[in-house]
Amino acid sequence: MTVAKKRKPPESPRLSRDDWLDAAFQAVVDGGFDNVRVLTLASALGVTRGSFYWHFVDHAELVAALLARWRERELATNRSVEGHTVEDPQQDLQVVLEAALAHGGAELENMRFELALRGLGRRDAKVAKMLIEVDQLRLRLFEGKFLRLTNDARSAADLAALFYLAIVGSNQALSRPSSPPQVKEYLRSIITDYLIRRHAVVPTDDAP
Amino acid sequence: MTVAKKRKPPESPRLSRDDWLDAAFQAVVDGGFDNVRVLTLASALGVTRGSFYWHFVDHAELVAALLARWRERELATNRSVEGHTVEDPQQDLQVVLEAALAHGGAELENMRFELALRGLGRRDAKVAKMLIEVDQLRLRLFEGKFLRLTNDARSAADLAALFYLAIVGSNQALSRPSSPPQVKEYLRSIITDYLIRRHAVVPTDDAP
DNA sequence: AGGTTACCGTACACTTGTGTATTGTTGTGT
DNA sequence: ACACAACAATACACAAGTGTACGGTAACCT
Repeated sequence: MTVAKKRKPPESPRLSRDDWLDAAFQAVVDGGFDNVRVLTLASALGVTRGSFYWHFVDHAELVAALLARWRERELATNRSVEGHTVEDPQQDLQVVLEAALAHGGAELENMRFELALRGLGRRDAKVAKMLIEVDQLRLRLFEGKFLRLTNDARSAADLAALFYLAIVGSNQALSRPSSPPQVKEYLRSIITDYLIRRHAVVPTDDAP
Repeated sequence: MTVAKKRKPPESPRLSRDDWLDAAFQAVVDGGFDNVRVLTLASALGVTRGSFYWHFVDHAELVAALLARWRERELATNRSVEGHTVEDPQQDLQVVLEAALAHGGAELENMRFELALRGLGRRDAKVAKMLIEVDQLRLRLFEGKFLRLTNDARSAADLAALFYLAIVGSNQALSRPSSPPQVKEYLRSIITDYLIRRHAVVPTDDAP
């Protein structure tokens, strides 16, 4: 069997720094950043706070590390999405829109984390700055995809902003928690109907 | 001079229940619902907590009253907007979109309050329900206005949802706090360009 | 085998928050 | 003028949270 030199089994007796970060992430997901408290995390992890202050000097350091981890992952997925481009521009756009509209499972947690993050960004300038950074990255991504469809820079920028903001909004409004994501399905249909069918004056050469 | 029978001067020596609600509103605006603390409000109002517990039995009652007041006002403005309809359908839509995109002054505070409210709604089912109630009211309003333009129910519903969600999203993403509202101006331009100019197959009879 | 190192528990000091009880103070009607 | 109600201060009890110091235990290296 594999030697498992360093920690990786999720139910290890001793905890790692990442275990605390995971717990903090979960706390943010279902209660916002004001819900990440050392005591709560400790009891959720089955240890006392003595452990925490060995891994982190501070409560602030925990939050900072959590933010940094989120940013890194976000930048990474952005780069990764920019990597594989589907040849069909229409399908290429669909892929990225679908990814942005994803809801269930881990994506739900990521969505809730991001919403909590935006809440924090309203109180913390550095967080706000970080959010703008990734928002603009994603917007550029959208723009690029739309540009392959319309071939008009102005239209692409407009449509990208419109749909990106609508997707962000759909995470916020009109969506009951833990119910079939009606609003997202709705947006999905708008995307296919309005965009692909009506607007696309795309120089496609493989349409049926 | 006016007799000022009952309290109204903002710098009255004694406080009213509404003064506490106003202070709580302000606390929510610049710190979220976790920021409304009796001690903080008291010192902001220049009194001690002894006053608070005369006006409210509880911290919970304060929050509940604040929510109720917001809901009432929201329903009222909705009714009021539905009241005056401009004859020109295009201008009629513009008016309500402009109102939704308003940003400066008191509208900024209302926006921030609503965002905090949505944060609370993620933890409190009753708040979530209330938010869906007013979201749907506003959506219907949008739908009605769009319907006067397109005369197509499906299109009107789609456009209303798309733009409403985009507006909600624009309160959240890509907007630095306390800077010229670039994103909103952007959305505004999209509205005029895309909607009014391109989509409108409106049966207008008074166009120049 | 024994000693470090890594991790965790425990106990204490401190801060900030709520809520209650009780005692002032001030305004207003008659 | 003075009584009573409306409002506010003070003092206390309590809970929950952070941070620190230190003592205990388990894993691993040699």
